[in-house]
Amino acid sequence: MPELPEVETTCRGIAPYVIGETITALHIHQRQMRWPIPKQIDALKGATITDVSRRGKYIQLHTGNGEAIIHLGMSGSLRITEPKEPKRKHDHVEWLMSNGHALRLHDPRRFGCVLWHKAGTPAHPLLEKLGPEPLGNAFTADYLFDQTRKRKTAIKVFIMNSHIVVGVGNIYASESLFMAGIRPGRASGRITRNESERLVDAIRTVLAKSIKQGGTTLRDFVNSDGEPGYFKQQLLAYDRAGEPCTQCGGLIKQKVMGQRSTYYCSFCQS
DNA sequence: CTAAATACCTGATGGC
DNA sequence: TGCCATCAGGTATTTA
Repeated sequence: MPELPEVETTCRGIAPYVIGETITALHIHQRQMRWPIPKQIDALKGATITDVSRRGKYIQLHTGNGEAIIHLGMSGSLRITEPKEPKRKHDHVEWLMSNGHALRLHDPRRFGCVLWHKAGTPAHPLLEKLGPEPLGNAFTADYLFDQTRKRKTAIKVFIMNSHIVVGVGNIYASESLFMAGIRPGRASGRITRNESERLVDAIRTVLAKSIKQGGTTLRDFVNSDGEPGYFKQQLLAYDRAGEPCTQCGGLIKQKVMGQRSTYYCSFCQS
């Protein structure tokens, strides 16, 4: 579900309601997520949230003791609600804030996680080896070109590897490659320097545009207000199998790569 | 080391 | 209506 634009939208949405607030209560209804929610998460009780940040698709709630690390997996969402609002099925965690609002984690598939990183300890292993932020200065054509050398993996699978670059999921991988005119099945090592530049530009452009639209809602993504994102209307390749290509009018093809549906135009992408 | 398969989990959908 | 197979926005871990 949530890729970088959806996670960014969520962060921006919850920030005004939680920064500067003290956590008055923490309710865990379901501990079993991707990994069990650790006991140390209780360090949040009584702590004040000083900042909300994002690293890749991980959301961090910072306090003086350390930070909670939240991942939304495939089906997760974080919403600001009123504490009295009835708990829905799959509302696994609830944080009560000193301003009277509640933050709730809803995640039917439970591929997400809530972890704790204590202040002053070495970087969390999950975040330690992540690649650069796609919208940051370190993600350049030179970097991508260099990383792809001698790699045989399909370029689509490659850019979805968070150790290479974070935040590019299944939707935006197809969209970026369409925009860059590169076939998703191309061996990474065969991508030229010029194509590398087009791909970096495309990834940055598509992610930035989607953030402006509040992300993509395919079926169940909602932002912190419970509202969908509107980027779906601007998808050029993803989920458009059999529909005409916006560039050439040919039909968009669908193919499974790395166990994930992949969409492309065989005329416009080479 | 790389590359591909596997695992985690629920819900929606479509065929019979 | 019910049952079964398939698919879904992620990614760490296991296997080859």
